[in-house]
Amino acid sequence: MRIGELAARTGVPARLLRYYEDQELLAPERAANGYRDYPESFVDRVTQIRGLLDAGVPTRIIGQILPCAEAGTICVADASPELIATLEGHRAQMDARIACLTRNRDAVDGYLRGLRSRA
Amino acid sequence: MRIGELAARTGVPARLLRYYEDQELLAPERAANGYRDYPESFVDRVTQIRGLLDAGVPTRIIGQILPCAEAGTICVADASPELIATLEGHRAQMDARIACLTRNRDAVDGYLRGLRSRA
DNA sequence: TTGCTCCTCACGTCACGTGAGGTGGC
DNA sequence: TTGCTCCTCACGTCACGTGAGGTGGC
Repeated sequence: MRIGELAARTGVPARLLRYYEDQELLAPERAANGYRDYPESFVDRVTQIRGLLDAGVPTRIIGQILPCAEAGTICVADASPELIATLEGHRAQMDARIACLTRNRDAVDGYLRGLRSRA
Repeated sequence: MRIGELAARTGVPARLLRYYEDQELLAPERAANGYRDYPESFVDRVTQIRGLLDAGVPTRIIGQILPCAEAGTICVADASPELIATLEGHRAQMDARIACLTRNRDAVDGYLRGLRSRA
């Protein structure tokens, strides 16, 4: 599919799809006219990338995680202790973020209830 | 307290405390020597700011939310319908982010389990 | 004086947003 | 031709990180 369809199906702007390609997270084929051509599987891949970015994982690390995901969590070759430590750090950060987000969603909820009760 | 103590107690780098001041989210007093002087209450305030930023709320909106928080969710004066709509949008985004983060934490967990089982 | 903290520029970075100007295909 | 999508620069933005160079207080 072309970039517009992938953007529509993932909700990720075309500009970002090009950016992720720059960061070497995506490598679509090119049609004769130069248009990017994405396989079906990139819908999931882009969703994966977005999720990890939202989790605060930088593109550099995502590039190291994605090959594992592709292989279905069978990933041995380049599992340096540094990468493992980095991932454990990110997982801990994600736990903290989830807790923090939950608290703040409830807080924003509180503001909204306060605002509405006076409206 | 001075900036170093506030940084230590909140875990937020001094550089960011100055940045939040630039963005008009904090307005500490100044001592005679020019050093910033923060009241106790700023520990909670900074935690609040960090939480909202982590939630994806931009500083501009946080500046509009904080007065509500200070007043203890009694906030009427400047509750424009636009702000309410913006906050409702952010709350929805936070819900989505929490779900997304949870999925990805579990995914990273899966990678780590996969890596460790081969180590 | 030494060593610590604080100060103000000010430039770099990372994940974006937003045009400008041009091309390809129904 | 019109209208849509695609392309490549390329500059702007927002929340930061990271020094440079200097000052204040025990």
